[in-house]
Amino acid sequence: MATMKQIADVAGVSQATVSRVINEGPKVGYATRQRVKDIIKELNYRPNANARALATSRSDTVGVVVADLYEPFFAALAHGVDTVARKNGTQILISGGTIGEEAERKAIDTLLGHRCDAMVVHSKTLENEELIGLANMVPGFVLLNRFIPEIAGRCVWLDNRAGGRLMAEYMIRQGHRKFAVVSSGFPIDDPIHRIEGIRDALSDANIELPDMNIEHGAPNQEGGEAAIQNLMSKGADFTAVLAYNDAMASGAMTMLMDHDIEVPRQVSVIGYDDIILAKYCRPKLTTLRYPIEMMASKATELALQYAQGVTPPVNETFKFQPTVVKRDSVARI
Amino acid sequence: MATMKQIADVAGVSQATVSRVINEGPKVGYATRQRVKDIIKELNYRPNANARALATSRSDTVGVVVADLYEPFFAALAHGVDTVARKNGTQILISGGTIGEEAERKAIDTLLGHRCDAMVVHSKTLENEELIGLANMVPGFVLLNRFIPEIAGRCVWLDNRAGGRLMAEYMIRQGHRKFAVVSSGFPIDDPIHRIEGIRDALSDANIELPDMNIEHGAPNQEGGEAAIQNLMSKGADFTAVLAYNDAMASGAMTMLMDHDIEVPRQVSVIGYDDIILAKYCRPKLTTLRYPIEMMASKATELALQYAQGVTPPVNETFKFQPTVVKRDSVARI
DNA sequence: TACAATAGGGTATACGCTTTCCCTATTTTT
DNA sequence: AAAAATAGGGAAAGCGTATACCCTATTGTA
Repeated sequence: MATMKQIADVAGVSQATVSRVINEGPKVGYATRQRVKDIIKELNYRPNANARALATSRSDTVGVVVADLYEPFFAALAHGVDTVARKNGTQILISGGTIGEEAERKAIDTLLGHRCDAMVVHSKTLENEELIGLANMVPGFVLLNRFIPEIAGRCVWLDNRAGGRLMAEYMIRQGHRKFAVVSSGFPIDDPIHRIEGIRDALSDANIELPDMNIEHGAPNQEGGEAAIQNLMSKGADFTAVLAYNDAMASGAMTMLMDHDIEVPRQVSVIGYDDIILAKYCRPKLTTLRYPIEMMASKATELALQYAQGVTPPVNETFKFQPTVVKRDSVARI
Repeated sequence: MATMKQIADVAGVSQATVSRVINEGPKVGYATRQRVKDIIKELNYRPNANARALATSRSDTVGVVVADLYEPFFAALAHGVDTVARKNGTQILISGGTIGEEAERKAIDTLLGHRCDAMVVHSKTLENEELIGLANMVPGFVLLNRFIPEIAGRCVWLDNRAGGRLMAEYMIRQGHRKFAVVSSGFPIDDPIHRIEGIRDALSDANIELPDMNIEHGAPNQEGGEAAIQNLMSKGADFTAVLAYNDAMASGAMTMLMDHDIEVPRQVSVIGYDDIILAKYCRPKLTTLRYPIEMMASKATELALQYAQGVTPPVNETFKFQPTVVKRDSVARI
């Protein structure tokens, strides 16, 4: 591919002039500018982004750390970042892999190596301390779906405890009194917070939640199916299932219906996340909306601002609230 | 962030030595190597990928052009690329946006600017000519979901005509004789090829497909719903619906059921793509599997090989075949 | 013992760009 | 008409790496 020097030679100008043309800089006459532009077109020249990044120490890329693009949740996240990034004329660099300390560290390292101006990081397993260190090192570092008090201004997160409360309260309002919880067995905070919220609501309403009615499993459809199977084997008694996410909820519904239990007439099910499948499964899933795309966009805006040295009002906080999306998987009892 | 020079100064060695340590090069004694490594850890040094790319003219990134990460189809594509890229120690750089000539050109341009070693490009609207030019310019350029004879070795694609035939033949084998087609109105080749395949199968079986029974719409759930509505308004007579993709199929099923038409007892529906929702909707969708993730992985492997100057056997071709995935939305009649 | 070979490391240049400083006409101001 | 300002552009110094080439001890060989 052509270089700036070649363009300059052909145009009979200096490299500096070509650079000025490309960056819409001053000090170039109209005629020269046009000539250079023509030659650039003709030679199909594309400025080398790496060289430019080196010279300016800005890369015009925002890095994203996600666990797994295949999951709609992360795809929505990436999409939210992409939308804002594109609007600002920057590219996104995706790094990630499976959940896990070493994998997350490596993903972040890669983005550091690329000197991304901004970084939107979804990290569940790294220690607070390490993330604080990173935030202090990289101006444009923003955490998504996690709250660390010391770097509150860099955290865009969902109030999971409120979410847990919300889903339980909604079910209570529908007349339910016998609950089962289908939670995730992954060693991260989210399921814990959600269950805390559920317990808050239940104890406010003087409803008991037997330990036996809580099942942990993989946060996917199979996990949801297995959880229901376990509950039924144990002879658990419930009319409402609170699931950790939509995939588990869908699995739960499937397994209930396979046992000839009608959803929602006999047992109601509520999910969490409102990923795309919630609209597609039957019955359509009532769930909590996790506005991940909006949050990812917000995080990206924030990261880009920080990267430019702009500091948003200190006491602004970026906590988002889940909301109930009513569809067809919950019935009044 | 620290630079190589700083590491060298602290360690009391030359920059070259640090470089050798980092790249596991020769000519460094054991003791020195260890000392440098320690200092690198201590100072939290990360080699600047941009500088490295500039010096080596290899970027260790594979670029991906997709239309919209939010669609599960593209998410699966990105995932397929990511899997292979990660295995090769490279990052993926995602570029894209909406479908459209200018957007696609711009996305590719960006990747060119970053000097991605390999590029996996999903382009539907650019002209053959332009893509051929790009392929000749960039060794690691591979097209996904498109076939251009002149650069056959760079194309990984699905036989859409065979797919159309397949879905029609399957329905015919189930005893169906009255068909409706719910196709996409987007100005790309895929829907055309699929309909060609459908016509092939139908004419082989001496079945007529009235023009009136073909509807075009947006390739999403709403488009599918609208298409069915239109068909019913026109009083079209059919027992089998062949949809352009799963989202349209799902919309079609919803609308049929809203009209108290049982699926599949009264009308059977078949989709295309086998994206995740096919498993989640009710009844579970019978569809054609579009092995996009596998194809994306293949494309990435290919792109990386080409980028390294390896040329696969010339006469190898990368045409993939869709297959029928039987679930619950088609009934024998 | 004299010599070549090798291990271990330094020097310096190139990669493609941006940007600061400098220079020369030309135009504007006084 | 002389001085000052400005427009238009060039030269060169980095940015942080990789690497080809050079140099010096030490070891191995005849």
